[in-house]
Amino acid sequence: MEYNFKNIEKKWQKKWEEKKVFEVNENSKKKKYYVLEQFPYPSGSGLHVGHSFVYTIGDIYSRFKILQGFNVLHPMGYDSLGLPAENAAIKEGISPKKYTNTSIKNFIKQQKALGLSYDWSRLFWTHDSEYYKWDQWIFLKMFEKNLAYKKDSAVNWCSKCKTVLANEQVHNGKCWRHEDTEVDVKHLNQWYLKITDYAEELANFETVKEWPSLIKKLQKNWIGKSFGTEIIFEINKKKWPIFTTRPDTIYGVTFMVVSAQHPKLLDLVTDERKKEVKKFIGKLSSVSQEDIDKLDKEGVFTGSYAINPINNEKIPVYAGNFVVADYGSGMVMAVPAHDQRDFEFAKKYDIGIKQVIDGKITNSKAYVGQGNLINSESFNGLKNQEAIESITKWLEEKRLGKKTVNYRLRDWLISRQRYWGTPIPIIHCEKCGPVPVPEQDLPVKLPEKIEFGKGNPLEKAESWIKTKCPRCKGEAKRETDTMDTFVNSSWYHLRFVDPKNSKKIFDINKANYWAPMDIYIGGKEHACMHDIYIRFYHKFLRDLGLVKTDEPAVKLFVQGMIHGEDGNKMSKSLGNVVDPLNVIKKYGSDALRIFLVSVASPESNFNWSDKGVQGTYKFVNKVFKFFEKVKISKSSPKVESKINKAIKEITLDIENFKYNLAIIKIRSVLESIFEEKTISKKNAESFIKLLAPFAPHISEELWSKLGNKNLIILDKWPREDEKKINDKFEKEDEMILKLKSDINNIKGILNKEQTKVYVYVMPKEVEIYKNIEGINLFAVNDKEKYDPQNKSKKAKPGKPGIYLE
RNA sequence: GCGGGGGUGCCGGAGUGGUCAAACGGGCUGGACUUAAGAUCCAGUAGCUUAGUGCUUACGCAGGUUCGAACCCUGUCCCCCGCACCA
Repeated sequence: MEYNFKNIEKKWQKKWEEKKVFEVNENSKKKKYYVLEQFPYPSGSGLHVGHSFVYTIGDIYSRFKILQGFNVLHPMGYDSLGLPAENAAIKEGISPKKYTNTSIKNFIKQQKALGLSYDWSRLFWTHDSEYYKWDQWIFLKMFEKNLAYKKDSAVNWCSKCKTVLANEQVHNGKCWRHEDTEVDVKHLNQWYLKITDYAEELANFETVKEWPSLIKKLQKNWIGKSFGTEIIFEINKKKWPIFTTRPDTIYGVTFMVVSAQHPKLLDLVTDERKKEVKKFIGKLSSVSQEDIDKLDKEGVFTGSYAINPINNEKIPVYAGNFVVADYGSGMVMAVPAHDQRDFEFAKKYDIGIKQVIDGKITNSKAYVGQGNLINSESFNGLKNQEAIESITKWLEEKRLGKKTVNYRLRDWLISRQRYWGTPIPIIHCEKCGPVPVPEQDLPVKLPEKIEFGKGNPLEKAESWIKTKCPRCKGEAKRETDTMDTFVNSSWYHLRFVDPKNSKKIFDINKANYWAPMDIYIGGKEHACMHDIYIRFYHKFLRDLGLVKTDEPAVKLFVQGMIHGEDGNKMSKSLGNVVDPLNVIKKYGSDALRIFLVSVASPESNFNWSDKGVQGTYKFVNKVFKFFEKVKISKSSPKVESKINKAIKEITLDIENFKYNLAIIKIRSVLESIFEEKTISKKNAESFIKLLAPFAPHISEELWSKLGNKNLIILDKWPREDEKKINDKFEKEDEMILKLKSDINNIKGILNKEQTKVYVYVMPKEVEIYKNIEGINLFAVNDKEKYDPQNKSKKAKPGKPGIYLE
């Protein structure tokens, strides 16, 4: 019979669905296991093969764990709020909701074609108000705890997205969605989440030991914890704390620089300097972000002076373009002798340079190395490393400073001036200020009737905006900003444990049963965005008492990228995008799945190859063919050994995500058992099971053909029988291969048609070689043997003598 | 500048101290089958050498440790990626 993958795949997908084999609950005696792939953003162009790759990786693991006897939660949902949907909808002239729903339907169809083991009963999408209601609920909890707040600041604005962006969404001064669009700086009043309150905990990677070191390093870098000293300088009788990692150079401070974007900058500017400073600020705001990055260090004197607490020296305060407004206190103490940036600034504006560490300062370079202190009064002679300690101690005693820690991480700007996002549940009342929407009034639903045009459509939805203040019942207006799409995905892993709950965000007991995810699979690009946000939210929900674990996921698996056949990133413009549905149509989902994980290890990048899929297709066919012809009765000891060894090794390979190696071993087993006439039922079943996580459809088919009434996925993962593994068989195989290759070799050398092959072996080895076709086999001690050139003398154990004629 | 990853055959990619001229896949060459193509099967695919052998050269480059290195150490070149004026 032909291997008809189309019928086979449909048939078993239907069976799985009918029997609800992937639907799970908490009332199981089995141990729980939670597998999740990062849910997709449903776009109109549908799934591409990169998606298929991620889901296949997760699915193989999930099925493997099911077979191993775990109670496996493997859900799927859609991250459906966000800008691309809104933009695409506008372009097509339909509502974002309609656009999104269509996309989701399409995604589901494609995912089902892949045969993924999802518990579809838990499906949800984030644009469902029953979902984003809980985004709003979390926001209110954060608001209550002062973790959600609104502030004025310089923010990144993308002119294409027509909204502000979080720090994490600016890559190289460009928008993360628009590589060609520089972000502009605007001063706006925006909502933030105080993720920095969790910076300390997020910078601790002990709790995510099993995450890839790459991700941990990227996050560490991003969070940027640095130890230093906060020193209080006095300016115009007001105290200004300054963060520095080099308090040892405090005697070398010759000026201060406050960020040109600092909200309190103008407070520092004297009347006579106002004009100059404003001119400077104006100049900065008229150039693009990229140009600012390229600019020299520039600044302008504010007219104010600071008092250096260590020696009461009067120091001029400048406003500068190179100081970051929201790092530390937005002002630095400048030590031109020992910091290159300060050095350049001082040279440019002709400010004094005072050396306080012994070392060589040149005409163009500050001395930033180690050394002993000079020009530092009672601290002279100290090694600068020691001076960091002692000067900090001195300041602490005088209450002029303290040891402190600073983070590069900024608070998360979540305001977006767009429609297709979760409305921020705040009502602005002239009398009461910003008032949270009462919990019972949630969700604040997105209005359906809106007009797209210029700016945020919500701002023009007047009947939606107009409301009553929950506090004073007076006239009030709704907040029109929506939340960043990353908010929705920051806690979805917990909603999956109880997705239909309309009373609570989720049931605590269910969360504590399933959380944390045992394995979370996704892309590297989220290292400093989603992968940090989800940790932050999880910790916040923990602090609300809703979940006990500190981290969302025990293990994070980062998959590689699939590039086009030409080696380029898949993109429409290059025309190298591969649609998984087309592949499935041609070769079936089993062949696709195997191909995706067999080219390289799942964490590395690889190129799509049509030939490659053809190759795996042939392999699947061969499996089918083998079971068509083999008789189920007994296995030879060799087959027993091969199968049992494969079970042992493949179990480990899958456990460690070495899918590619597992496939190689399965192939090699098939190769070595292919010529067998019979095989035991047990061995046959084990082989099929080893294949089952990778090629679930054909496995079910072959399993049922063996007469099994249950589903293979509901059966048990095989266990090796160590006693049956015998390396003797491997060696014998090698001996036979070697003999064959020797014969070929000799044939090649003789370069003539040799038709008769005589082989002389040790009497004990006759058994091993007796089944080789096309040879005349003799034991060396056989007196009747034909051996005109006395080649039997060359025979040694494991190495027969050969004569050709 | 700081941080990370990597350089293996025609290609993708295994391999982290001996069993490596290097798994597996792809490509290519030759052969079998076929009217032919495809599929399938067999053989070959660093060089020289040889009745099944032996030798040489090979894992970016140059050294070192070791009885022994693709694998450990040092230096060096190249590629990719992340952060980038964070005080």
